[in-house]
Amino acid sequence: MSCEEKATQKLSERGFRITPQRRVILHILMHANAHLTPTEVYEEARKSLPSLRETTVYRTLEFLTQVGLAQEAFSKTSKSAYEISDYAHHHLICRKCGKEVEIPHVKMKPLCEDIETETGFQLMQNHLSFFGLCPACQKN
Amino acid sequence: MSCEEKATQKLSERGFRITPQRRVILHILMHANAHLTPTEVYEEARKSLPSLRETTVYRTLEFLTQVGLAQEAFSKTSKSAYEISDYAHHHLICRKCGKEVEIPHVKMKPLCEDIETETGFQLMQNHLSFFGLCPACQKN
DNA sequence: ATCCTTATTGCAAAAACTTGCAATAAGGAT
DNA sequence: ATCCTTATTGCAAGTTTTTGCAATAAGGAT
Ligand SMILES: [Mn+2]
Ligand SMILES: [Mn+2]
Ligand SMILES: [Zn+2]
Ligand SMILES: [Zn+2]
Repeated sequence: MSCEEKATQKLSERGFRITPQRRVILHILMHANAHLTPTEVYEEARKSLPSLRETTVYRTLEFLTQVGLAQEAFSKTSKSAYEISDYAHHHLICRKCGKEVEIPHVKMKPLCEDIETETGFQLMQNHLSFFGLCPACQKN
Repeated sequence: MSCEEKATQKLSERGFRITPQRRVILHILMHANAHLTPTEVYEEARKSLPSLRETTVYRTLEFLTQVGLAQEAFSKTSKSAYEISDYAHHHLICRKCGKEVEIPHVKMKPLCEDIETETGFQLMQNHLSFFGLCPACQKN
C-alpha cells in the first residue's frame, strides 16, 4: 500500500479519477520537505513518468488545491509553490534575506472566527505569507 | 500639480529617479478603483506613453512595491495585480463566486503585534487574501 | 471481457513574466 | 549650457503559465 493511497481514496470517494499522473504528483508532494514549484514537481515526476507534461502538472496542482489535498504558497520570489495540505500553518518571511518562520494556525484562530461571524463567510484553510524584516536584517 | 506629485517627491527624496514611465504608472494606479494586472496597466499606460514596454511595467510595479508605494494582491485567479498602497486592508474572497469583502487592517492588528513580539520580526504592511465561501455559496 | 461515457491528458499555440545586456536619459557637478 | 555617472529603460531571447481542442484512458455498466 503506497503512501498516497489514503489521498487517492478521498479522490475516488468524491468521484474523481485516479491516474498515474495524480499518483506520482501526490507521492512527490508527500515526500517533499519544502514547498515545490511546478517546475520542480515536473522534473521530479517525469523521472518515473516520462510521458507527463508540464500542462498536466499545472492542472493537477491546481486541482489538488481545489479539492484540499494541496495548498499554494507565495514565497519571497512571489512565484507560487505547492505542498501537501496536512496541518494548518502560515509563513513569515524576511523580505531581505528570505528567512522563514512558521506560524501555527492556532495563533490566527481568533481572527478567523471574528471574520467568520462578522462577514458570514466560511473560511477555508488558508495558507498565508506575512512579510517583514527578521531581527538580523533590522540591524543593517 | 499633477496628482502623483507627492509620490514622486518621496521617490526623489530617497534618491530614486523620476521618469515618465514611473509618472504614468503611478498616475494610473492612483486613479484605478480596482486591482490592476500588469497587462491592464500596460494597455492603459501606453495610451499616453506609446514607447513604454511591458518589461518596464513589470519592473516598475515591482519597484513601486519595494518602496511601499504600491502593493501586490493575489486574487481569485491567482494572477498578480497591483494597487496604490494607501490605507492598510486585506481581502476575503469567495472561492466559488469570486465575491470580495474588504477586511480593515485594524482587525488584524492584535495578531500582528503578537507575531512581532514572539518572532522579533518587524512586519511590513501586508496585503493578504483570505479565501472561503460567501453566505450565498454556502447554501448551494 | 467488452463497451460507453466523459474526466483527464497531451498537443500546439498563445499569453504572461523574466533576464542579460546595450542604449538612453535623470539629475548632480562643473 | 555641457558633461558625467549610473539608474533606468528598451530590446531580444528565454522561461513559465495558460488555453482550446482532439486523443486517451478511468471506471462504471453490460
Ligand atoms: Mn507552508
Ligand atoms: Mn487591496
Ligand atoms: Zn532577514
Ligand atoms: Zn460566493
